[in-house]
Amino acid sequence: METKVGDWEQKNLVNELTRGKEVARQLQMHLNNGTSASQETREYLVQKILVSYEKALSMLTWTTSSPAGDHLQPQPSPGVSGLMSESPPSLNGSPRSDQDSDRDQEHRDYASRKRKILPRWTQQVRVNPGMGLEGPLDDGFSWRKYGQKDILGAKYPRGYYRCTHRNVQGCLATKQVQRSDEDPNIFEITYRGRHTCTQASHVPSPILASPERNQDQVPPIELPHDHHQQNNIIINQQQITTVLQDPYHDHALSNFRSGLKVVTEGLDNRDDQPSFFHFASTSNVVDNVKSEGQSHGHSTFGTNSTMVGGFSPSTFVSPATSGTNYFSVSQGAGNINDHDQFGLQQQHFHNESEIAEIISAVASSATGTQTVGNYIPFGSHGHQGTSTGGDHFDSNFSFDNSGFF
DNA sequence: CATATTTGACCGGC
DNA sequence: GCCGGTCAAATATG
Repeated sequence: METKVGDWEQKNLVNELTRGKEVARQLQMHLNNGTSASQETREYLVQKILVSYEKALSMLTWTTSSPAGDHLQPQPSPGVSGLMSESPPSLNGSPRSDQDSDRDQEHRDYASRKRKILPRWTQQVRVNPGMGLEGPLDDGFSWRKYGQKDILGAKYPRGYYRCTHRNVQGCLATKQVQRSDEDPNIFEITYRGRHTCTQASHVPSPILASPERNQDQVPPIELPHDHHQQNNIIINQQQITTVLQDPYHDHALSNFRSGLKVVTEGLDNRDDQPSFFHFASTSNVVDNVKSEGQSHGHSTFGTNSTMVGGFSPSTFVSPATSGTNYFSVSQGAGNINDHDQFGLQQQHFHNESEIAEIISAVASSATGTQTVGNYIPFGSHGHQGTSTGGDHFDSNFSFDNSGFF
């Protein structure tokens, strides 16, 4: 079953990266030439690059094993062999062993187990103002929203999405989208699990695609300039439907160009904490956590990207080097889908192994601080929007969308 | 009519 | 008991 990491994975990885590299090169040419390519073309290229990165990342997080010749050896793999992933720290020394009793319920068990095992990585996506974010963003995969909940301490609700093909193909990939409280333009997207569905492997069609579906194309873009060698930037978009709408601040579009900075942060922790980014000079919030660094490689992807498990407090922001990178997204704007562009940054990966599952305590500590923001969930339909959880806490802001007034 | 969201309830871990 | 994550019924949308 799935446990083996095949070579093919590696092969695919290399393949994917190579492809991305090629495309990037093409794009570079076009950019240098100035106008040789139309925007659509550029967009398309970017899209391809992104797709390649995505896939590659997925493969990595999923398996790990040894990288081929490139440089990546980030994560250990989960159940496979080595694994040290990131999260195993034992929090305060607490023993992790826990007994798991058996959770009898099959699927519950399964579910929980799966949760522990699946690789996890987070990306931050920045949306540029002016775009219509409302739409579904896509990262090339189709997602179905299955829940929304407010997180303690965070102002915006977190949206839960799973692959549409889950039932059919058994694709376990899921993602969580959380909007940053401070910048409504930033969304933190945490992916878990890799897509096993077929669709994942396809590359979206070129620009012409029919408009009917919204899921296929990916409009956004961004370009990384890597200076060093690898920064990885990945762009994803997602459907943040609910999460997205936030009118309260609405910026009208201001410009397209955007300089994105990469934010770094550290983060980590278990499943639930929302911690994330801070701009470079700020450090803060993040919790304390222990610093254990386990194995983290630096080279992985970018500068900071990998921190796995043990986060060190200082990591977050990396000082000079990684701290801030600016990417310019130049995009003009119009694109294929007419949507928006995002800039995004990638940040961390997490891998979890069974062992690691415990990490938890930490989270709470930091807490609090960050989050706050406002957001209002809502759909357009009219129900109340609060968070799903229902537990309590509701926010009642009823606002409607700003769509039109 | 089929599919995608919404949203409260439920579950399991701490 | 709290909290985050998921399920599933109800609803909305195309």
